Amino acid sequence: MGRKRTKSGKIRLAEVAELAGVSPITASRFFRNPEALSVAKRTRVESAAQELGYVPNLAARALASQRTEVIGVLIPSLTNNVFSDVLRGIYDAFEGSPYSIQLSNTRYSILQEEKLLRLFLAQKPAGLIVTGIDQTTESRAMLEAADCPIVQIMEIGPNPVDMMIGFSHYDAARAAIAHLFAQGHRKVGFVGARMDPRVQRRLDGYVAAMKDAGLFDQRLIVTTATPTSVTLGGALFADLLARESGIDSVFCANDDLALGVLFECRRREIAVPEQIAIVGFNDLEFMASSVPTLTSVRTNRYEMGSAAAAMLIEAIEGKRPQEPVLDLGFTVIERQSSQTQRPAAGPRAAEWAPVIQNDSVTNDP
Amino acid sequence: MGRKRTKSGKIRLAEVAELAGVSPITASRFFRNPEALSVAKRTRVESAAQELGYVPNLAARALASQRTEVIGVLIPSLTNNVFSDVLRGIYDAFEGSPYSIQLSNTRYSILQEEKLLRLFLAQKPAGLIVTGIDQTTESRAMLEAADCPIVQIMEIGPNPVDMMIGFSHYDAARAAIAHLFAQGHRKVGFVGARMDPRVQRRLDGYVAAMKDAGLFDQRLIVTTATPTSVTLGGALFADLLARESGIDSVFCANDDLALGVLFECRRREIAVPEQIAIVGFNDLEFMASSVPTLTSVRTNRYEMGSAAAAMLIEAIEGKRPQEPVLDLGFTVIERQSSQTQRPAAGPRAAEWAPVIQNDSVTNDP
DNA sequence: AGGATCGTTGACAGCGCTACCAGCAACGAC
DNA sequence: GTCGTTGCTGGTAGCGCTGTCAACGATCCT
Repeated sequence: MGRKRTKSGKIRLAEVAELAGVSPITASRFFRNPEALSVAKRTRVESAAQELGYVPNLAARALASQRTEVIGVLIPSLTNNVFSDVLRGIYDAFEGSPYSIQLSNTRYSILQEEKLLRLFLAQKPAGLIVTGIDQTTESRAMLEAADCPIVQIMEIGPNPVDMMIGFSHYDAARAAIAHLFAQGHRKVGFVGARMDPRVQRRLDGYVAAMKDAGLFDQRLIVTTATPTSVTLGGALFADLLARESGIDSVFCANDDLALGVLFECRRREIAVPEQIAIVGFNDLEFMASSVPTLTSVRTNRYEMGSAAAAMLIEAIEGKRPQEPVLDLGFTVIERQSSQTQRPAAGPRAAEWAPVIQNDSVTNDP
Repeated sequence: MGRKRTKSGKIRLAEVAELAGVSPITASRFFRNPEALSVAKRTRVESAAQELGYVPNLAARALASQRTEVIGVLIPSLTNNVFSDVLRGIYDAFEGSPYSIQLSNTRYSILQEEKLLRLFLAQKPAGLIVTGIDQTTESRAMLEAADCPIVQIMEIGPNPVDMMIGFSHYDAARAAIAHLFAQGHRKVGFVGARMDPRVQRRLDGYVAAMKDAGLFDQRLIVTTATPTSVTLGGALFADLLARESGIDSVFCANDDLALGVLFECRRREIAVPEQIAIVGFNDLEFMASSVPTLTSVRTNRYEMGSAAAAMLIEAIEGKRPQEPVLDLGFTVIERQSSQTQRPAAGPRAAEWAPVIQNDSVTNDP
């Protein structure tokens, strides 16, 4: 009769064990904790598995062990460049690990997030990555009751559910405005779209900075719930100009908007930065190569994803980090669009030096 | 004793069945094929499940039924805007369905793709979406032996494994060049990065068009294996200018490169389109709002994803499409950057009309 | 020498669900 | 009246793997 096989002809653990001359449970251990086997059996099982081309049945494993190797990831948007960078960090960090990622899109809705969370938690994930700190109370309760590690990403705040990694959007916005003040600007406009919680906190930072300087004016703020785009940046800036005159600079809640503002300036023949200074947010790649180059607040998106994944893996394996909250910070990258004393050739050349960057395979842009 | 429960306190199907006063198997059927139950039992099971907050255990289901509701998706990059649009289409189309998406990144490596494919197929997915038509022979064999529907996306070609949805990159490039010819351009440069199979086919289309017109010159082509970026577009264009003079137009293999070329022109004070015409590829959002607006080849990326998902669902449910190959086509969107007779106010206004677009939630940008 | 400890191995009993087949009532065709 | 036929329901027997516990020889300690 030879080896029994399942209908589909699939190789089971039992076949591997038989070929290796060990019990199924020993073969099973080989895949979970090879060190527990004697070297002799280890090699026997290994070569048997190799020979038969054995691939474990994850469903059976999950059922028997009462846990999965699924990491749930909840993000609000698949389009936003910001999230694709974070995702890349997450996927890269999990590569080679046994964990598989289950990605879901909340579409910026905390109700949708709650629904997805319920779905995820029912499958007992090994870990969870959620975006932001603004969950519904119901979601919050579920997260706190969950018996798996959880990382909140994108921003930091009080009362982490478990672990948290991000930076202060409020402080980042304040730093951007401080830079504009340092360059002598006073009438700073704010252009924002989508207005999700993080953009809202950037706005809060802007408002606080302006109020502290005694320069706050509601009419300098233009926002919309519409999803962001370059085109929208131009349109919102046009609204701002129509409403208020004498603006000397604009802080944009993201880089797409900043690029749109730049184009709108060009269209109206407004000199940047001489007449209007522009500062964006996130420091996407194109900011360094536009004309003029655009100042932005650099955020560590890829690192946020990979660090979140790394923390999660550590925590799953029982090695919780000392410090559950990790602030990745930000950097104001000062470029031509906001520099009143426009630098000569030097800086321009420096900014142009790394023309061919991002060439690493692991970083996969 | 009341209802027995599993250690973790989870509600099992047996509990639901007990509360509903039916056998477990009847309760099971309710979730898979409600029509098979009498109306009375159906409502009883439904309210029992509701009351207990029952959520099925997917691992047990997969193990017992020997199939999963997992859709494997293999894409070469998480960063590229092109794929994020496709992914959005896929995720949106699967939303509300029982299927869950398992996404993996091949990093433009067909060997990596083969490895991932092996992994996926071992878990008997319900369906598979793979990128492109250039698989290893081993991958090809696995795909053909797979007993689930498969959709190849991003391009079309001969011999689909199963279903196929995309467009001809070769034809699209030829159309772009034809447009430049029609505008009176002759010395058309080509700028390409990453040079994956689809970019290669765009190059092939360019080469064929140039040869047909008797204008082909190897020195007009600049490519690199480096991943694409705006900065890189400028750098490659600079290379092209340094090597060859008299170029009157540039066809860029994607929009990022085109934007980089535009900035480089601005930096060098080259008038666009008067001195150099620019055509990009994909028609990303910013192409319509740059100054000047940039001509591009529009591709239906979101539709590609959603149509692939729709085809897959149909096929899984036994309704295979008549025509397994779907050509989504492309459109050359002519804008200022390639129009020799620059239009007056009219067209510009038209291009500016939909400043606030993409506002739908389902389209989630 | 006797007992304790360690490293290694195996038997058993499910995990929660569904495929398969059998059963049963109600109905109609012959 | 017998034989399907249809519609619905339930029993049995696993799916492939792992948690738990026990057993074993080898080594170590007192």
